Amino acid sequence: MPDPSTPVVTRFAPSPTGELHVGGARTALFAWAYTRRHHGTFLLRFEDTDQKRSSKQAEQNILRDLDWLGLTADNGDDIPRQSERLPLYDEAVEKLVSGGRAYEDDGAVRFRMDRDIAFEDAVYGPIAVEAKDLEDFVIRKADGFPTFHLAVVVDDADMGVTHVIRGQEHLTNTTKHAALCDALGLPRPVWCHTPSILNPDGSKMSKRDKAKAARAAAKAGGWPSPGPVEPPRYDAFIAKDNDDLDIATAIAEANGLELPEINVADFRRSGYTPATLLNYLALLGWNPGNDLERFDLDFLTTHFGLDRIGKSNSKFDRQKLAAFSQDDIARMPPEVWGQKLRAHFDDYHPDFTAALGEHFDLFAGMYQERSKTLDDPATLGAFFFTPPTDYQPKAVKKNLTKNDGEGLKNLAHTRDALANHDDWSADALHARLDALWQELNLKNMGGVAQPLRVALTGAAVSPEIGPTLVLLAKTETLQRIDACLAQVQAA
RNA sequence: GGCCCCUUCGUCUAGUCUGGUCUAGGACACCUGGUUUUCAUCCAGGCAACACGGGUUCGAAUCCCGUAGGGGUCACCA
Repeated sequence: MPDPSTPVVTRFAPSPTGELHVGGARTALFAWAYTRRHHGTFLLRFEDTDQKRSSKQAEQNILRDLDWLGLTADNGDDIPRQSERLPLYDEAVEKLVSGGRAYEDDGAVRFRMDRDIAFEDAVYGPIAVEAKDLEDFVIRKADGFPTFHLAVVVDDADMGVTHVIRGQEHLTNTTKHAALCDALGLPRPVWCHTPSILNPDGSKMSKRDKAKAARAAAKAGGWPSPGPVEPPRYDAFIAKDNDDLDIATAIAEANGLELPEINVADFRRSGYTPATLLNYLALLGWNPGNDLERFDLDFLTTHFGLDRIGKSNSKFDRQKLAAFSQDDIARMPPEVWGQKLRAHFDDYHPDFTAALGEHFDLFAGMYQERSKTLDDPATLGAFFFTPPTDYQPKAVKKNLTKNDGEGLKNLAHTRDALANHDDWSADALHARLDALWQELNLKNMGGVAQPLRVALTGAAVSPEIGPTLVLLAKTETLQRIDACLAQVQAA
């Protein structure tokens, strides 16, 4: 155990074999928050001892996502890679071999697990395993690379890491690490294992889930082979012989399916802000000890502690995340919402931004209070650029054809009123329609607004009618009303 | 299967260490009602949990033992 007076040093040590997963993000968050709370140092390290699966691209992506989250490491550009530190591990291996604690085996080197091991975990408490339940394990592979177990122990000691905060899947491995520390004469760090994040069905949240969801969609859709994928690979995918992401994506597109968000980048694309994601993630397994749920990184910086991390796994609830997100969006000053929405649209919906042109702020304003994510306006507002081709039967009946076509008559009146109306501003349009329903002796504004919504959107839902008309512009508005009148009357 | 770990509303959880104030609190979801030109928002209310069985005790969600269920790990992956 490190001296309590020594400064805290933590690290986040992903293996660069893929995108940053939300589970990894939470681990990084916990380590980051703990470090900031104790004015320590938060380090990043790449565990690339698996030569085949590691890539520089993955490193870049992880860096990009950590940066987006705002979990910046203190070692900047000086990020250790295990592949570049081989002599350090060789030295440790030699020491263990010459001390009789490790031995050669088929070109690899194995460590002897011949004693009882006990350690204290900051979350799970005391853990003890007897020697008879332990097996010797490889510390250096035949390719000369250390295994993860040796590398972590050597690196953590070399980097002065005092607290190892990582996923619970390493809890059992920790007996190996403790034994290695002892045999090497290295100080044991404080180990802190965090519970896992699960899918709603209780399975572990993983990249595989995308392939699973795509397979289910393909099955439901009658297994149509999506165009861009060559049949042999597609068949292999369906047979679960591969989980290739590009196939999953192609299937999702062909079936209009959203693949489940798993990686930080997925949530970013879905339109969650880092603040919302981090808040939700922090609460998954940690809480401040009272009813407070909404907080930011500054709060964690002053309140986060290892002692309040729970022991049981938790299921990832997207609805609660969405609720947090909607709430965060609702509370943003309008100009902040506008900026964030624009940045998101620039990245993911550039055509939409271009089409909105000068009306972007108006558009942003009308969707702030009805969006759960930065991406919602793109789907909710899609009707602005694609006129309805058919009209929802229920909406038509309720708002147009019922009572002898009362709605259709009102829609025709509305068309005339708008055609003769020149001030195409939201306020003026609202005032005109407000006057119209009274002229027509209707019960309320719905009498004119609802038929109009059906004509403009194909369904009975839209934001406020004034701004909606402004965005659509006069010509398009009248065209859609005429098209609706013609199509519904003909039917 | 061996070993390790976990178990409070459907979900995330407070409460467990320091038994009584817990007829178990909050949040998301869900349901009902209200406001609203639709949707969303907002407001009011409601449903809903101590996995099970033994013990200890005047008293147990809280302590002990067992059972069941779940997760992890047993790779020259991390």
